[in-house]
Amino acid sequence: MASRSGPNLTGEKGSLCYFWTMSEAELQEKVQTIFTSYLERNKHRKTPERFAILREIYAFPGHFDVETLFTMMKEKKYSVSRATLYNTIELLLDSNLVRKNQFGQNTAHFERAFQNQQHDHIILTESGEVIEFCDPRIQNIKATLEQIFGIEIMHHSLNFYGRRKSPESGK
Amino acid sequence: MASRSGPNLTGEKGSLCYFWTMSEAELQEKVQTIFTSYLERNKHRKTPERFAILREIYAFPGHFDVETLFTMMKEKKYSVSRATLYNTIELLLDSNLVRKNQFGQNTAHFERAFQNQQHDHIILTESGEVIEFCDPRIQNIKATLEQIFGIEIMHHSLNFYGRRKSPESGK
DNA sequence: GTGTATGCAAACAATTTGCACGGAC
DNA sequence: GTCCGTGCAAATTGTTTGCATACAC
Repeated sequence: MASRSGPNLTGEKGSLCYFWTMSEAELQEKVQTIFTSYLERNKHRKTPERFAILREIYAFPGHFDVETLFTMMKEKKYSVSRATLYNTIELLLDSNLVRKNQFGQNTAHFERAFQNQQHDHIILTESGEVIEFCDPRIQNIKATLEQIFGIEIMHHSLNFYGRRKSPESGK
Repeated sequence: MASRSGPNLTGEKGSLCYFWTMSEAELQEKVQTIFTSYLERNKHRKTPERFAILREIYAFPGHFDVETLFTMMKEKKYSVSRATLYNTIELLLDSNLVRKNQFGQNTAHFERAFQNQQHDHIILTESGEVIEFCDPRIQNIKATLEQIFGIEIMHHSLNFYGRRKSPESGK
C-alpha cells in the first residue's frame, strides 16, 4: 500500500511533469475557503464534522480508503461515523476537492485533488506500490475523442499495472 | 448499461481503429483450445463447468458482471454456483481470455478478451452507455513510462467519463 | 423552532471462505 | 483411490439506509 509521488521531471522530453506549490497551512486555508463557498452555494450546512474531514484529508498527501480515514480520525479522538465519511466525501468529490480511484480491488481509494495536479497511476502489482505520473499526451487523446464522438469528457482514469523490470536495474 | 462497439475508423487520422474477424464457431473453438492448454500447463482440471462458463462468456459480446452471468446460466439450466463463476473467471483472467473492468461502481465488469482487441472505454455517465475505442497513442505513453521508471507494464485500464455534448448535434 | 446532518446499527451488495460431496485424473 | 473443484450457505468486506437525536440555520 505504499505510495510515492512521481519525480519532478518537468520539461524532460516534454512529456512528464509533477509539481507542488503552496505551504500546508496555505493549502488548508485555501481548500477550506473553497469548501465553504461550495457548501453555501449548494445550501448545505457548514458542520464541524465536514471541515474536520476536509482538514484530515488535506493533512495526508497519499491515497487512502474510507476505513483508513475512519481509523485515523478515531485515533485522533474525532467522533465521526463511517456514514458521515461517505456523505462528506461525496460532497468533496462534487466540489472537486477529492478525487476517487478504483484500482484493481473492490475498495475505493481517494486522494486530495486541489493543488494536486491531475495525474495518473502505475500500480506495481507485486508490491502494491503506486507511482504517480502525468503525461500531457492523454489530453490529446481526450480531445480527439471529444471531437469524434461529439461528447464532452469530464474526467478520466488511467491506470497501468506492471512490475519492476529487474531488481536494481531500473534506472 | 447499454454497450456499443466503436465504429471501424481504421486509418482515419491514424488514431482510431476497431476490427473483428473470425466466425463465432471458430472463435469458440479457438478459445477452448487456448483454455485447455492453459489448464494443462497449470495442472488444473478440465471440468465441464469451466468450459461451460467459457462458452457462455464467448457467446456474449458485451460487458457483463458476475450476477448477470449467473442469471444467464441459471436460465439455460446450467447448474453453476457463484463461487465457481468467481473461481473460473480468475483462471480466465490469468489466461488472458477475459478482461476485467472497474467502472465507477462497486461491481466488477468483464468482457471476453481473445480476438477482441485491447480497447478502452468512454462511459457516458448520464445514460450508462459504454463506448469502446482504441487509440494507439496510449502505447507511446506506456513505452515512455516503461523506459523512465524501468518497469514492465502488463496491462492498463483507461476510462473517460463524459456526456453527449448536445442532443443530436454530435453527428 | 425547523429541518438537515449526524451517529449508530441494521441492511444491503459483491465477493470470499469453509465444508462435505462428487467427479477428473 | 486421491484430492481438486464443486455447490451451498455462512462469513467477510465495502457501502448504503433508517431512525432517533443534535445542532446549524
